[in-house]
Amino acid sequence: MKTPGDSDWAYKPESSPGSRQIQLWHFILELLRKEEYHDVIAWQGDYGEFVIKDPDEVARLWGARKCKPQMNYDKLSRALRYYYNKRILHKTKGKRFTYKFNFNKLVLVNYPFIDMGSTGSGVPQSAPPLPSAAGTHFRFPPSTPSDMLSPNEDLRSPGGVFSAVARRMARGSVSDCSDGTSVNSEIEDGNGGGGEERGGERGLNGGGGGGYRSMIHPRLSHESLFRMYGGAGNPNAHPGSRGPLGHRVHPDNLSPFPVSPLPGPGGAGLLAPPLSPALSLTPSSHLPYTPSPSLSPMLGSHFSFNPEEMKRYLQAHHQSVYNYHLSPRAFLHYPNVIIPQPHRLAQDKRELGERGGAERGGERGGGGERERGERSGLNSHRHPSPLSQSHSPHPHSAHPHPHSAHPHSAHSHHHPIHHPLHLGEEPPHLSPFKFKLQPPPLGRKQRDGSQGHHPRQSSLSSGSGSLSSSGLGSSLSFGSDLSSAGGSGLISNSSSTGSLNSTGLPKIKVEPISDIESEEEVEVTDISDEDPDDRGDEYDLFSPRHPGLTPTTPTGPPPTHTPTTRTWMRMSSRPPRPLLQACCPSSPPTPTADLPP
DNA sequence: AACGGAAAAA
DNA sequence: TTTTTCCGTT
Repeated sequence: MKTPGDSDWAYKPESSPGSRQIQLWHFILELLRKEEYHDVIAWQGDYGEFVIKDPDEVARLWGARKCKPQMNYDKLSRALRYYYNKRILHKTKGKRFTYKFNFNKLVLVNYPFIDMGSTGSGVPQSAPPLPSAAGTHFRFPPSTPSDMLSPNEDLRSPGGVFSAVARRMARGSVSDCSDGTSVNSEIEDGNGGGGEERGGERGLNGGGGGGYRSMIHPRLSHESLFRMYGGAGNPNAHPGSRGPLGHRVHPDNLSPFPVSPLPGPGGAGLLAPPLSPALSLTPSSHLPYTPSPSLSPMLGSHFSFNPEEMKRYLQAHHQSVYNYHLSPRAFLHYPNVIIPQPHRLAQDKRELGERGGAERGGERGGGGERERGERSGLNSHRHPSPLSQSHSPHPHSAHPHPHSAHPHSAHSHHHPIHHPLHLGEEPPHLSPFKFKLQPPPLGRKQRDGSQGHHPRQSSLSSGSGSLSSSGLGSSLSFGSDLSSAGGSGLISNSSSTGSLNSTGLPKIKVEPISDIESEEEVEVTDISDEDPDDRGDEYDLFSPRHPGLTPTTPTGPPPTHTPTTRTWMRMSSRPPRPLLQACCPSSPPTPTADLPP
């Protein structure tokens, strides 16, 4: 029995089974936020919609991160498909390699603020949802007309819902597959280009102010927030300076979403009070109070969180804030969350140019090698580090390049190079509490009993678990709403970390509200029958309905597509690509370079 | 290309 | 639990 307070599973510390390391969707988000990977994967289309421009590459990266060299898009996509039921993502039908995050439910548990920072480079509208705080609650801006369709937009939550996405992923999320050597995943930092090493670039923000939009989670206390944001930590984080060491010390960086909408009109003006602290997120730990004005108000005013919990949490995390495993379904509704300010930028620019398909010429045919050249050009053209830029007062000031703007992009290859940075250590902190809820989608007809059995031969046996704890993660969670009727839905959590059984989870499961389904294209794949709980949540928080805001969404996201066709998939196993093999097997050979030729 | 069952792996 | 792997189907 679990009383309603214990969301057992909601808690899973890292040790728990469920909390393994990084989750795919998190990883995707991470890639999306980095410009370096924009050639590979980028936001496009409606909010939350992204297209995998280079499936093969994405798979490779993912495989690298998980130490699964055999990863390919087919497999990766299978994993993505599992998210459908969890509602973390949907497939955008009709567009190849295009999926859409359901930020609707995505909530950031730990850090509910959303910020996006990355350069503003072009962020398509699809980028991340920005919080618009028009009123009290913050929601994501309407995305597309279709979203607006949602019938039930109101969240049922009485108080209001707040859903935000948290940001920040560890940049260095790289874990280490191997033991000590870090293999860097490819994603490490993003910088890309400009520098060669991205060692410490974390510079998050320095300045402040950039335009992040942030939200605060109701549960967070000021302190916690400050800590998070505050950063005290990196004094040196200069944008440009990449320290040779240090690397990854900090964590968070920006939101998962790469986009930064804000650059708009007044630059930071919109969010005038965006929290500066947010920018600096260094987890350094204690930061004195330096709450930015903006924050303070909010914090103080509305949330009631238990300090103790927070403390525990903080302790656990220490500074690191990341926890990668978020739970897919957790979410909380936050009754009164106020946003610091303003309204979002109404329409950012919706240029989305999308690169159409011409981008990469298709070189990857599969068989050959894929060398990813560097895309340094992209970044290099300017920003020293993405991170930092965001914080800067006007990061992107001049560069509007949406996506396609890159000159070289057209040229061809620009694969990101992954630089060596090893992230070194990852603080293994676990999080004492995570709010994770994830009701199993099951229920479906599944298992009938007889039928399927595929005795497949087991082929490999990898064996070794290299999981160790990685620890980072942010905790975002997608949730279905659990507001139980009262809206109180938070997750209480207690502490049973080890046990989570799903058997009972009535706690959070929520409801049957009416579900609408959702989005235009999204059909629900399953939820029809049995899972009451699932279905209800399809709403997009970010969706629409914003009176004040204009949804200028033109609806159509243009041409997002362009998938170059690639053929390989399926079991083809990967052709000759030794790329990252260094991972798991304890062979940490080239630490630096990511891909050993 | 995408879907999803199933079993296995981690 | 989530992800990986394999594979038949659409």
